[in-house]
Formats: sequence, C-alpha cells, structure tokens
Amino acid sequence: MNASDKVIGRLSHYRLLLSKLESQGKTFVFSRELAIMADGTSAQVRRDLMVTGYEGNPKQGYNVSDLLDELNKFFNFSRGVNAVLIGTGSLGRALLSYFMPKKSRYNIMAAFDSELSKTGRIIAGTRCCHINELEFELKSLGSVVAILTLPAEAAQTMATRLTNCGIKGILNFAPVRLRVPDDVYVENIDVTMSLEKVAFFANQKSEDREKEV
Amino acid sequence: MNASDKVIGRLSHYRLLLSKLESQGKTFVFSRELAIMADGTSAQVRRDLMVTGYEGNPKQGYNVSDLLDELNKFFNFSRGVNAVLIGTGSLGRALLSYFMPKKSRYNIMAAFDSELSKTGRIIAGTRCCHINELEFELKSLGSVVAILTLPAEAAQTMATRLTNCGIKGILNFAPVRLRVPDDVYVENIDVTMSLEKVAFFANQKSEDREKEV
DNA sequence: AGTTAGCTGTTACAAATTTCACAGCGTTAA
DNA sequence: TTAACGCTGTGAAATTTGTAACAGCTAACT
Ligand SMILES: NC(=O)c1ccc[n+]([C@@H]2O[C@H](COP(=O)([O-])OP(=O)(O)OC[C@H]3O[C@@H](n4cnc5c(N)ncnc54)[C@H](O)[C@@H]3O)[C@@H](O)[C@H]2O)c1
Ligand SMILES: NC(=O)c1ccc[n+]([C@@H]2O[C@H](COP(=O)([O-])OP(=O)(O)OC[C@H]3O[C@@H](n4cnc5c(N)ncnc54)[C@H](O)[C@@H]3O)[C@@H](O)[C@H]2O)c1
Repeated sequence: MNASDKVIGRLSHYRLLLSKLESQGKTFVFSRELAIMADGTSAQVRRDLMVTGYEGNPKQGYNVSDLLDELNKFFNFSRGVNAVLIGTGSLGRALLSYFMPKKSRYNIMAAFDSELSKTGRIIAGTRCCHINELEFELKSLGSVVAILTLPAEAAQTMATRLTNCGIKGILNFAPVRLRVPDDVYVENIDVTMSLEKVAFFANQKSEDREKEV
Repeated sequence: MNASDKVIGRLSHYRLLLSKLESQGKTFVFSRELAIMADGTSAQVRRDLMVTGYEGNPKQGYNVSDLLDELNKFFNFSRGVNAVLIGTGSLGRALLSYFMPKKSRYNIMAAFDSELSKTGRIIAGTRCCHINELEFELKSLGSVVAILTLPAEAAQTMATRLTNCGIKGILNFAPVRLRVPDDVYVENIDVTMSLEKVAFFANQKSEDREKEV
C-alpha cells in the first residue's frame, strides 16, 4: 500500500474531525460534510478514504465511530505516537507543554538539551536529559520519532546522530533541509517560510483588488 | 504573473539560502548547488527562478547578490514583513521571542490577547494589547498579515474579525480550517498533523525494512 | 580568434494529484 | 414489494506539478 504524503496528511485531519464529531454525538457523516470541514471536495474525501479500505453506506454516509476506529487502525498508533524532543528552547518548551495534556495519544517520552541549566529536571512533565545521554536513552525507549527544535547549525549533526540510533521519522523545525538515508522520513515545518508565503499572497491579493477597481 | 503556492515556498527558501551564501562571501552559485541545499533538482531550481525574471550566466551560474536582490524585489518586502500576532499563549510568546532579533525583516508590530493579565505590557519587545483594541490598532498599522496562535475554538471568530479589518493573509496555527473570503490567503501550520504524518511514515519505513530481511 | 565545456532557459514530456461523472447500492417511503 | 432518491466507490479525464532534454550562450583556454 502506498499513500502519498498529502493523502496521509488529510487522513490525519479527517481523524481529528471525526473524533470531534464523535464527541458531539454525531453518528453518521457524509463525505461532503467532511469536505467542508477539511476545506476540500467530497470526491477527494471519498478518494482519500479508499486507501483505508473502509466503506461507507450510500444512504447514511460514514459511521463516525467505525471510520474513526478504522483510521486509528490505519495509523497503527495503538499506543499513540511516542516521540523524543531535542532542544528545549522556547519552541521546544512550548511544544512540551502543548503535548503534555495529550499524553495518552502524543507522548513525548524524553527531552534533550546540551545546556546543563536545562537538563536533569522535569519540563512540563517531561524528563529533560543531557544530550550526551541520547544514545543511551534511545536504546530503552524503543521505536520513536524525533522532534527537532534546535538551532539550524546543530540540526544536521543531530539528525545524523538520530538516524544512527535507528530513528525513522523526524519533525524538523530548523530552517535547513536535512540529509538523511532513504529509509528515514523528514517533515519540515518552516515558520519563516510560511510567513513569507502569507505575506507574498496577501500583497498579491491586495494588488489584484486594486486593479479590479 | 501567477506562481503556485509551492513555487513561492521554494523561492522563499532559495532567498534564505542565498542570504546565507552571501554572508559566507560566495559570489556565484549554480542551480545544482542550490538544488542540493534545498533538496530539489537543478531543473526545478531553474524553472522556479524563471518566474522572477532573473537570468543567470551560463558559465558562472547565478550572481548571489543580484539574485538575492531580485528575490527581495520579487517578494516586494521593501520594509520587510509586517505582522500582528493574536494569542500570546506559550506558542505565541515563543514566536514573539523568535522574531524579535529579526525585527528588521519580520516585524511583529503588535500582539493581542483577551486575558487582562497578558495585556498592557511588552512581551519580547512587542506591545501586547487587549483584543478589544484590535480594530482600532489595525487602522493605524496599515497593511499587515496576522499570525493566529489562539485556541481552536476562538480561531474562526477571530479570522472573520481580521478579514473584516481588511487583513489579506493569515498564518494559522490552530487546528481548524478557516473560512475566509476568496481574496484572503490562509496558510495552516498544523503541528499535530505533521507529527502524525511523521509517525505514520516512520512506522511504514520500519515495516518495509523488516520485510526486506 | 576559434574551440570547447558546461551551465542556463525553455520547451516537450512524464508523473502525480485532483476533479468529473456515473453505475450501483441501500435506505426510505408508499 | 417496489420504486425512487441520493450518496458512495471508482475508472477516466483534466489539471497541476515535476523532470528531461537540448539549443544557445558565455567564460576560459589554446
Ligand atoms: N521559537 C520559535 O518560535 C521558532 C519559530 C520558528 C522556527 N524556530 C526554529 O526552531 C529552532 C529552535 O528555536 P528556539 O527559538 O526554540 O531556539 P532556542 O535557542 O530558544 O533553543 C534552542 C535549544 O537548543 C539547545 N541546543 C543547542 N545546541 C544543541 C545541541 N547540539 N544539542 C542539544 N541541544 C542543543 C539550546 O541549548 C537551546 O535550549 C530553531 O532552528 C529555530 O529556527 C523557532
Ligand atoms: N503551544 C504549542 O506548541 C502549539 C503547538 C501546535 C499547535 N498549537 C496551536 O496553537 C494555538 C495556541 O496554542 P498555545 O499552546 O499557545 O495555547 P495557549 O492556551 O497557551 O494560548 C492561547 C492564548 O490565546 C488567548 N486567547 C484565547 N481566546 C482569545 C480570544 N478570543 N482573543 C484573544 N486571545 C485569546 C489566551 O488568553 C491565551 O493566551 C492552539 O490552537 C494550539 O492548538 C500550539
């Protein structure tokens, strides 16, 4: 089974929407309703859901709970997402406190930093270890993904260290493209780039508006 | 001129790379070098750069400073990117401190929150106003984009308020798809979704590896 | 000056992604 | 029971995005 990047992203989004719908007591939902919430089209929703194998009902749509179960199974997060976070600066700490109340699903099992002042203590419920202990700790943690909130200069070195430990997934906030082996997946979140995009299109839309007048 | 979302994102990235190269004293760069740094192909780099109109030299490649100037002109950020930030929670404050030292290019002109304990003071060099003053403040700020770091429940209401004020671009961190008029550009950063994607593909890559054996 | 090597700009092609369109089905209502 | 409605699943078409290929050019070398 091979689903693209984009499809997986949308499926994750549908999962979130379905869990909201379930908690609201909704039992069935149509592709068109999901499409509106996800800002897509109904055809796209149906097509995306094909990859999970779940089939809806032509009259009632999708059973919310069943589809949610199916997606949870599809994402195979029986014990949720287990992660480590590297770099407990301002962004790292914001993420730690953000995920803390969601621990049952998104569990940051340990954080690491190179500054002694930040290590050896608990930040937002998470043990913060010295980066020297990375390899040792990872051995006992089993299969996890890594969240990189490091200065750009340190990111590549750390990525290499992580892949040497067998890490297969990295969520990278540093504005550099990491070079990793083919069997490692990297997702970049580049806030500055996103902001520039927004500014560019905002400019453009303002100009368009002016031209029309 | 109509450039896609993705092209603009990459151009923004090239801009960052070029500014690094310039500060390193490099005067010329080939499309292939940029491609490696940006994790793309040389053909894609050349194709992307077409939209800026800048032309390189078949023997030396691109003049770093000139191309950087051209990209700056293309992005039309003569006075940098001016923004307001709504929601000074943990993520909002991390962003404020992140952009503070980059103020000349990325200028967060004001922050807003609904909690009185967070307003009427300066956070990371940025005035934090009460959200009631939003409309008043925006009038004097001129053309800006908005960074939304609000709880998901509050995001749509705020987006509507912002578009009513004439805001044309929103960088949205809340995990909801905002409904805005056609002439407003929204870029979503959904950290949880990105993390789920990473976990999914990390799982898949581990499984692939097992199968090969 | 002429030749060469190697890069750019651009067109043509290929792949990926999205949308269309409709057969087929399950529920509902008569 | 049967008919009808409207949604799903999905092959096919359309669109978007990325890649390949190559003519043309320019600096460097002879
Ligand atoms: N803060 C934000 O809002 C924000 C926004 C966008 C992007 N980013 C990016 O995220 C990354 C982190 O940003 P930040 O603002 O949290 O930076 P920061 O300087 O506050 O934090 C970086 C942390 O990494 C630690 N560190 C440095 N080198 C290390 C190493 N080799 N091993 C382990 N730890 C090390 C530092 O001690 C520090 O705690 C940067 O790449 C930045 O560009 C941050
Ligand atoms: N913190 C993170 O690392 C993180 C990561 C991913 C996504 N997010 C998303 O970013 C958003 C903010 O996250 P956070 O952790 O900073 O939350 P937070 O609760 O720490 O901060 C939210 C802030 O918004 C303010 N606020 C609430 N309603 C408001 C209103 N109507 N007008 C103005 N201000 C209002 C609150 O007073 C608070 O200061 C959320 O949607 C969250 O899902 C955060």
